[in-house]
Amino acid sequence: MKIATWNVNSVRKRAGHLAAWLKAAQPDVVVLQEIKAQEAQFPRLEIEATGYKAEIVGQKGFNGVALLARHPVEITARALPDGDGDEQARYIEGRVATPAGPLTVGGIYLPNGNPIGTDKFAYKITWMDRLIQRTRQLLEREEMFVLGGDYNVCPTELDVYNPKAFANDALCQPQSRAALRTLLNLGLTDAVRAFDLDGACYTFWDYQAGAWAKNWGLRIDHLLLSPQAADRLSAVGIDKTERGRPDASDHVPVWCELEV
DNA sequence: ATGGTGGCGGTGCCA
Repeated sequence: MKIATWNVNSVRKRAGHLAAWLKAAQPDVVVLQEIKAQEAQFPRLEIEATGYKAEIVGQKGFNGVALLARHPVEITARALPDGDGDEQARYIEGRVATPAGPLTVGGIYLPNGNPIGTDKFAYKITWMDRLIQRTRQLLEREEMFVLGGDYNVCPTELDVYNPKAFANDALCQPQSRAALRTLLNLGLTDAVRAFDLDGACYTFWDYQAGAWAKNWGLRIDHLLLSPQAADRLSAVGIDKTERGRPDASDHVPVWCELEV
């Protein structure tokens, strides 16, 4: 099973790139972030022609997530628990069958949280608490799951091209990193770090200031695996070449393979 | 360099 995550920065602008990448990469399940579309605006014909069924949690203009799969999927959640009126489309979760038992895949678009010291940052931390709560529920099943997405958190200084420049950024705040560590310390495995302990495995390069050409990147897109999934982890990759294409998203796909 | 780039929607907001 190949599981992937990709923040596409508008699925309508990136439908051609996405369809080509699906054909080339052949993932089994993909979670998308920042589709910036309502469900009716999703380019369903173009994407589903590649052999994938798309499940959408849409929103007008901003945010929006989707789960694509070439196997039957049971959607198990379209939001995190305790939303309390939260209308932002940032979570989708589905369950697929595998020879090794059910696999749950969660798609996450974690709030950016900038600027710090505002209600946007408070919303980010609250959202992370809700993700931790959902993760505790999933862990009780003692099954395979993968929580993939744009976490908008650089786990350590190693994940930032210039840590000093990001000292006051929400993506690098001690509070953001502590919440991510709390999530990991529940027993999850960061798939990229399971294979590369000290490399600069960036997944995002800003559009501004020629960041891609200068490799001014961040590692903010992650695949976090339950113990049952981590036991079957056989490969991990970051499809950096996607960032070099004309009209690219500012994020690239991250994927892992589970031996099932 | 109080900029820079990109998407949405049709104006500033968000990243």
